[in-house]
Amino acid sequence: MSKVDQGLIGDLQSRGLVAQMTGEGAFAEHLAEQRVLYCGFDPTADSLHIGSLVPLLALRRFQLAGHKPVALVGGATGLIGDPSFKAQERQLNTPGVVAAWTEGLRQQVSRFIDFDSGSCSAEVANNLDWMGGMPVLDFLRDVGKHFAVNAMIHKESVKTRIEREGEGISYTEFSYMLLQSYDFAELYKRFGCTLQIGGSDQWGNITGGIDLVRRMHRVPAFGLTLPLITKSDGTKFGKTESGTIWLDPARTSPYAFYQFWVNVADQDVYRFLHYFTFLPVSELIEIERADEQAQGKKSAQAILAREVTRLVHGEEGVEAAERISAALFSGSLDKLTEDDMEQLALDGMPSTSAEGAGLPLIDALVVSGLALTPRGEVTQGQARKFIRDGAVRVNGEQQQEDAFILNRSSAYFGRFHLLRRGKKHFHLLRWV
RNA sequence: GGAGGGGUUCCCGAGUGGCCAAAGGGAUCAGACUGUAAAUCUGACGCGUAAGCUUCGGUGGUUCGAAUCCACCCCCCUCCA
Repeated sequence: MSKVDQGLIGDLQSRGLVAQMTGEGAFAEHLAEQRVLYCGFDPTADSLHIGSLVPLLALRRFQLAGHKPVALVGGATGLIGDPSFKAQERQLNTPGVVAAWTEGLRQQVSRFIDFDSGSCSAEVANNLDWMGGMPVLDFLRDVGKHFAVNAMIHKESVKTRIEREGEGISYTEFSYMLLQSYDFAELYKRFGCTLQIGGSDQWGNITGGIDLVRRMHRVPAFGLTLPLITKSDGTKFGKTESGTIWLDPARTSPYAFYQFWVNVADQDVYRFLHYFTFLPVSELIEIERADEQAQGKKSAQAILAREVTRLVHGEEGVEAAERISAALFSGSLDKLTEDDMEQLALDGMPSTSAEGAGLPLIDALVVSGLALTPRGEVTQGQARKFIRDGAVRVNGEQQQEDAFILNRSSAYFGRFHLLRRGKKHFHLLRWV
C-alpha cells in the first residue's frame, strides 16, 4: 500500500550508519517491500542517554522510508544483563527497579517514532510480556535446543569473558543471547518482524536471533548494525566533565544538551551531522563546503545542536537553549528581562538561592559549586585562585577582588546574580 | 609451596634518613590568542588567607627527624614446582 523508499540502504551507507549487515543483495531485495523491523533497548538506568540515539533515529529512518518499526523495551532482558563485550559480570537489579526503568524507557522511546502512520505505525513491546511467564522447561526444550554451545562460546562478544581467568561469565549472562534471539522469533510471530537493528556490539546477538527465526519459523531474517560512535580525540562519546548526556530533560537540561552539541569538535561535527540528523546528505555536504569557505566560526555545530535538540526536546527545548546561550555568550546580559532571569533556572541553568543581606563572593563560588578544583573538589582556596586569575565574572563584570561581597543592591532586579567561571560555566544566584 | 620484583599525590613515573607536599610527563582547570574550536604560550594543580594541617598499601617501631630504616600484615606481577 504505502510506498517504500528504495534508497534507504544507500542513504544509510552514505551517512556511515552501516557497520554490518546480512547478505547485501538479498537484504536490499527484502526491503523492496514494506517490512517490520525492531530494535531493543534494555533498562540499565531510568533514562536512555545519547548513546541510544543512533539506533532510535535509525528506527525512525526506516519508518520514514515506509517500514514499520517496533521498539522493544527489555523488561525481561534487563533482568539478566547483556554480557556482550563487557569486561565483568554485571550486578543484577531488582525486578521492581527494572520494571520502573522499563516504563521510563517505554515513554522515552515513544517520542521518536510515529504511532499514527497507517501501515507504518510504530509499536512498542516489552519482552517481559512473553518471557515473564515462560516455564523453564519449555524454554530449554523449545529455544535452548536450537543453540549449540560450541558456537556460542566462539562469539567474539563473549570471548573476553570466556578466556579471561578470574573474571568468567555466569550461566545467567551466557543465556542472554538466547533471550534476545527468542525476542526476534516472538516478534516475527506477533508482527511479522524480519529485521533487527542495533549497535555493532549486538551483532552476535542479532545473528543468533536470525538463526532462531529461521529454525523456528522457516523464514529468512535479516540484521543490520550501526557503528559505534567515536570521537577523533579518542575519548568516549557522550560524556562530559559533568557526566553522561541523558535524554531525560530532568537529568540533562535542554540547555546542557544543546551545549554538548555546540561543543563538538570540528573534526567530528560533519560526521555527527550525518549520524544524528535527518538533513539530506546533499545538504550536509553543502554545509561543510560553506564552512570551508568562510573563515571564522563554523555553522555546523549550531546546526547540529539545533537539529538534535529539536529531535529530543522539541521546538521549545531549542528555543530555551538558544535563548540562554545567546544571552550568556554574547555578553549582553542586561538585555535579559526579569522574566528571562526567572526562566533561566527553569530552562536548565544551575542555580542556588541566597538569604540575608550579602554573601562573600568566595562563599558564593563554593555553594554554587563553581569553585571546582581540577581534582573535582570544591574549595575556598580554588575560589580565591579563580578570582585572582580573572576567571570570575559577576553579572558580566570581571571581579578580581577576592574579598568582594555580593549584595542585593548589586543584583539584577534586586534578585539575581549571574556568576560565571571560565568561559562556559554559569550559575544563577537567587536572593530570596 | 619455593625464588625474585613491586605497591608514591587523578594516571604514568622519579625519589632510598632532613634541602620532600614530594622531580618529570600526561590528564585536568584557569589566563592569553580564537570560533563557547584546534594548535600554541603562560599559570595553577593535597587542604587552609595564614600559622599550620593531612599525604607516599596497612599497622606498629627505630630516630631530634622517615616516602625513605626495622617488624608484622594486605595486595599485585614474574619465574620455578
